[in-house]
Amino acid sequence: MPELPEVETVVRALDASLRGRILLGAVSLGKLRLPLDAEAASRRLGGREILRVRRRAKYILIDFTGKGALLAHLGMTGRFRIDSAGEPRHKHDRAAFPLLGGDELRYSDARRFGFVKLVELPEPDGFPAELERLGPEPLSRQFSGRTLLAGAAGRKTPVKVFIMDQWTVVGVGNIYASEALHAAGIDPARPAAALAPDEWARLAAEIKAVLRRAIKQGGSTIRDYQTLDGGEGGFQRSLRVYGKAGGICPRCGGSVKSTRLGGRSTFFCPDCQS
DNA sequence: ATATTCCCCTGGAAGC
DNA sequence: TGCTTCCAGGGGAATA
Repeated sequence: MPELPEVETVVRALDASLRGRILLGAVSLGKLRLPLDAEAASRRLGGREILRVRRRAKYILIDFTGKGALLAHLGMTGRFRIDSAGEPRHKHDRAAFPLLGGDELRYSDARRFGFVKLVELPEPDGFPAELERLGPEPLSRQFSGRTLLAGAAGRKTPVKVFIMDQWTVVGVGNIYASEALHAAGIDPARPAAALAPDEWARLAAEIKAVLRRAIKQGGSTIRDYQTLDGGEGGFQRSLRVYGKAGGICPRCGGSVKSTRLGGRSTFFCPDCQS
């Protein structure tokens, strides 16, 4: 379940491996959430050099010379690998991109919630139209307690649902929302509009802190997430409440509970989150 | 307008 | 052993 730290980890590895390489074409190997027009992608990007790989929210952008780019989202089970072209394809490989020199960039996705598609950028460093309406990056200066406070006015949706909304702030998924709210000592079910300014400041700071720590550990592997080389992240060992219903709260010794908010399982400690 | 529910899809775990 | 049921959840669409 890739959230921002997992996507960031994948992006850094992809950038290191792909920068400077020449894409030869694109092959679609199965249906995804959005279709890959392999013929158009091959025409548009074949023979072009990969300039860099970058991230916006949980999206991955592979930039080429010119304004054509590949936009990808890992959904729940998406993975990139770089295999030698002769290696047999994996059962869940959904797209393949042969590279000059014999390797092949492969996108694999058991549950097909993700996608890779061809997009056009308005300018070489810009973002495609479908990413225009996203909220601020949580690790940027544009994101702070004040951002959250302003957006929460009049919102009675639970604070956890609110911070997972990509309009509020991007990249915070189910795992890190629970973790950040626990670290900030805030009950995830409270209506967003009910939080005080100092609580928003604390929450914004904890969102940044938990995401930064998770990036340092290469993300969290709960069940599906893999790094580019097939390895696991390390932050799952540092999780304090996510997936720990019935366990002991590391802050206050209380008992971690689980509930559902916005259709998602939510973990919190009723004794120190209020 | 916001809030809630449902759906996409598959594999793994749990229950019987 | 093998079958059924439940669950994971990003994101968008449909519904209230």
